[in-house]
Amino acid sequence: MEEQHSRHPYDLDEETLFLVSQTFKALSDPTRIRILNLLFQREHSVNEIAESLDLRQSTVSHQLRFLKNLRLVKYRREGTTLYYSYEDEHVMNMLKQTIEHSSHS
Amino acid sequence: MEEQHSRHPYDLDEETLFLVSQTFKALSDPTRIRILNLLFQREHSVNEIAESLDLRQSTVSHQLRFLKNLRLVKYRREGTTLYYSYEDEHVMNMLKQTIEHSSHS
DNA sequence: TTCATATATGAATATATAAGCATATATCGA
DNA sequence: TCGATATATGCTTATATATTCATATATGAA
Repeated sequence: MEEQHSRHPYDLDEETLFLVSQTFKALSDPTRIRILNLLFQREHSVNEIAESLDLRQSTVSHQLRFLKNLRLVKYRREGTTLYYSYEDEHVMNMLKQTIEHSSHS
Repeated sequence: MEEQHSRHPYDLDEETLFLVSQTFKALSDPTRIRILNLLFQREHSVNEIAESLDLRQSTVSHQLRFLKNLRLVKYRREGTTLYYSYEDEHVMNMLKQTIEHSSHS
């Protein structure tokens, strides 16, 4: 049986809470931020990301999976190479705004 | 001596990266989201928050300290009671947008 | 089919962090 | 000063998570 939480009328339901927290969690890690920031410019392959940011291939791949699960990025295949690009405009706008908000403060 | 990272021209500097990640980290925890969501309405004392959200007083106090350090909340004192309210409009707008974006999807 | 390259994945580990308990501190009134 | 109430803090523990290594999988070319 599911545990019952009787929430305050102004409290959020569990599903919304989960979605919101996951979205912000995606943007809370420096490595993921750097990856998404790179994707502002243009699509990049996994290796390009790893080289540009000086990260291991497996690290990049793990983080891309995380972002893919949240539909924040997508990819297209060309031979053995996967080109990743961002998929969620709303989230990317938040990221851009917050970077600007933070960099000249 | 500080370690030198030579970053890609499109990469973010360390200070910005830290600020951005901290900001989103604040919004990545369900408890902190619920607290901030409550503060949309009006200021609340620590105990009011704890009761409304069915959380321990120490839990609320710990999280408020976190939010206070990032200047996302402020408080005013009235006797022994501290009334907390939000302080950062930009962050609260992001939160509100993302909640709306997530709740009817 | 075999090789080379690009990417993904599983397991292990180190670190970060949220929550809880117990207790300290602060303010006010008597 | 003492008691009551509100909040903060230190410590501990359980859990989550980022990274790494080693290896698996997938694609295309020879």
